[in-house]
Amino acid sequence: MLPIKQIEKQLQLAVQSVLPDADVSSVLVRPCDPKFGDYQSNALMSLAKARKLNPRQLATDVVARLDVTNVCEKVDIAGAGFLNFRLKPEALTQALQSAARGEHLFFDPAASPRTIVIDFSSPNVAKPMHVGHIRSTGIGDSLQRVLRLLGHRVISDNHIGDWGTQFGKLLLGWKQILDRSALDRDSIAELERLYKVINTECDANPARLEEAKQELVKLQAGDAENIAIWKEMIRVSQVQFDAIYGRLGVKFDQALGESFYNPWLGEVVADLLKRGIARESEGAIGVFSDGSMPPKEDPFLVNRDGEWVADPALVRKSDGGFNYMTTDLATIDYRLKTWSPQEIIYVVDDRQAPHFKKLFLTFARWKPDAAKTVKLVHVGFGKILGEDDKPFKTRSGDTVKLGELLNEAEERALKIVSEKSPELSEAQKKEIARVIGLGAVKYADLLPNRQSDYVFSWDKMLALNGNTAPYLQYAYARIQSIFRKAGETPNAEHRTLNIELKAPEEIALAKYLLNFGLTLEAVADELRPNFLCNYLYELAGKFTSFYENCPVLKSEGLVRESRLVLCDLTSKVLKRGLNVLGIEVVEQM
RNA sequence: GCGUCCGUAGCUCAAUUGGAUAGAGCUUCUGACUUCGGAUCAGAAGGUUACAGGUUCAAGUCCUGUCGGGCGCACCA
Repeated sequence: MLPIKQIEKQLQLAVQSVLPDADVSSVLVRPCDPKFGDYQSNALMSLAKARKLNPRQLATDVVARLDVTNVCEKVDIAGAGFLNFRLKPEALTQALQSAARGEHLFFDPAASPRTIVIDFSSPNVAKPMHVGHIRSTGIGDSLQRVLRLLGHRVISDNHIGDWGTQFGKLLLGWKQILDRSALDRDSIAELERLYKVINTECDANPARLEEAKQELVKLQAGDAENIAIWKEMIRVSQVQFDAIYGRLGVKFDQALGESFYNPWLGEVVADLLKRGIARESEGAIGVFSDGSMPPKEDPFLVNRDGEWVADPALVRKSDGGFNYMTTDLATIDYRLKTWSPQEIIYVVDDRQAPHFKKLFLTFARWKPDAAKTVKLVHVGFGKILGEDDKPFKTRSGDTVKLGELLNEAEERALKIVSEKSPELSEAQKKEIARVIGLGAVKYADLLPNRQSDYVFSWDKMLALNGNTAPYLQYAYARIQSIFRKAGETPNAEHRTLNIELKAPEEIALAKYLLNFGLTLEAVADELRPNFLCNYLYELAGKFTSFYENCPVLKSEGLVRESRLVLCDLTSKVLKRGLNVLGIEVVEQM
C-alpha cells in the first residue's frame, strides 16, 4: 500500500475514535506544496466547523491518537487546522523498491470495481468523420483506458448514427443520382454529395421533400430494396470508421447503432403513454413537466416573454416517426438489462446538455426502480476553435475532415523529425512522425479543461517546449538513450535494488512518482483526463531537472544504481500515463 | 427574451471543485560544461482572477447584481 493511503487510513481511524459519529469517507489526504510537507489534510477544519469545535483543538486531539510513525515524521498542525505530513526517507525508498521489483506502478486497483458503460464517438453513417469527433473519441477513449487500468469493468459502446430522417434523402439520392465510379473511388464523399444535393432540392421544393419522406417510410416499414441500400451505406461507412479508429488506436466493445433499438421504440412510447408520463400535443407525443421542481430548474419548461411554457421531450413526431429521445430511452433500458452497470457515461458535446437533462429525468420517471441502480452522467466538452476564435474550419470554410487532419499532423511531424534527426532512416522517421503527430493532436485535445473551448494550433501542439506530447515523448526518449548507453535496463531479478536518494532533484522526482495513482483516481472520479496531462508534464519537468543536475552514467556504485532505478520508473510511468491517454512513445526521436 | 457555460499575466491555458504566497508555456531580457540527446535547463519581468456587493477561519472557485462573450431554446441527432 502506498504511504499516502496508509496515512489516510490511519487518519480516518484516528478521527473515528475522536468523533465516533463522523463520516470518515470525506477525510482525505492529498499531495501538497513541498514547503508545507509532502501530504496534507484539510478535513478536520470542515469537521470542526460542522460541530462548532475549535479546529486546532480537534487537530491536536486527532494527532494524539494518530499513529503514522512507520511512514511519516512528526505530524504538523498548521494554519487554521491543516495537518501536514512529511514522508520518512525509508518509506519513500521502500515504495520505489517495490515498484522496481514490479509489484506495482504507484497505483492500486479500485477497492470496489464498478461496471461502467461508456458511450462515445458516435459518428454518423454516410458522413465523413470531422474534427468534432476528436473530442468525444479522444476523451472517451482515455476515460475507458483509465477506468480499465483501475480495474473497473468497462463496456465501451459506439452509438453510431445509422438511423433517422437523413436516410430518406440519402435513399432518394442513391436511387436517382448515384455515381457508381465515384462511390468506388471515395464512397463517403459520394454519399455526402448525394445528401447535399437532395437536401438543397428539398429546401427549395416541398414535393421533393415529400419524396424523401416516402423513402424513409419505406425503409422503416422494412422495404427490401431500401433496407439493402441502407445496409450498403452502413458497410461503406464502417470501412471509413475502422480506418480512422485503427489509426487512432481506439477500440470499442460494442457498436450498437441507433437502428439496433428500432424494434423497441413503439413499445417505449406506448408504455410512456400508458403510465401517463407522455401525452399527445399538436399531433406529436411528448413528455411534459410534472411540476415537481421550480420552473427555473425544470428542463421541460422554457420562458418566453416572461411566461413559462412547455418545452417537452418529444418521443414521437407528428408524422409518426420516432426521434433520438426515444432511441436514447430504449438504449438506457437495454444497457441496464444487458450489463447492469452502476454508471453510464455519455461523452457528448456540451450543447446537448439540455437533452441529457431531459433524458435522465424522463428515464427516472419511466423506470424509477431501475433508475436508482445507475448513475447517468453526461461528460460534456467545448468546441475546437480556429486561430480566429471562430469554429475550426478549412481556409475554404468547410469542416475539417478527421482523416485529413491526421495526415497533416503526420506530415508536419515528419518535417520536424527530418530537420532534427537527419541521421535516421526514412522508415524510422516516418514511424516517429506518425507517433509524434498523432500524439500531439490527441494531447492538445485532452490538455484543456474539457468544458471550455480551445484554440487549435499546430505550432503549439507540435512544440518541444511547453505542455505538449512531444515534450513528454522527448523525456521518454532521453531515458531510453541512457539505457542504450548503459547497455542495461534495471531488471527486477538481477538488481540489488538498494536505493539511496540525496540530491533534492532525486527526492523531488521520487516523491512525485508516488502521486501517479492519485492522479489516475482523480481522473476516474472527475472524468477529466487533463489532470493526467498536467501530472505527466510536471513529472517530465521534474525528470529533466534531475537529468540536468544528477549525472547517471558518470556516477558510480549505489548512486548510479539508484539513479538508474529512478530513470526506469520514470520512463514506465511516462509510458503508462501516455498509454492511458491513447498516446504512444518512441525509443528515439 | 429565457436558460446555460464562460471571463485568470501581452498571447494560449492550469489551479485535483472552498484551502495556505494564483501556476506553466509562448513572447521579452540574462545566463549554462565542446551535453548521460542544446528538440534541453536555470534566472528575471509580467496579476485588484471583468466589475460591485455578500457568505466564513479561508473565495479564481459558493450566493446576488452589473458589464462582455459562446452555445441552446419541441417534431435533426
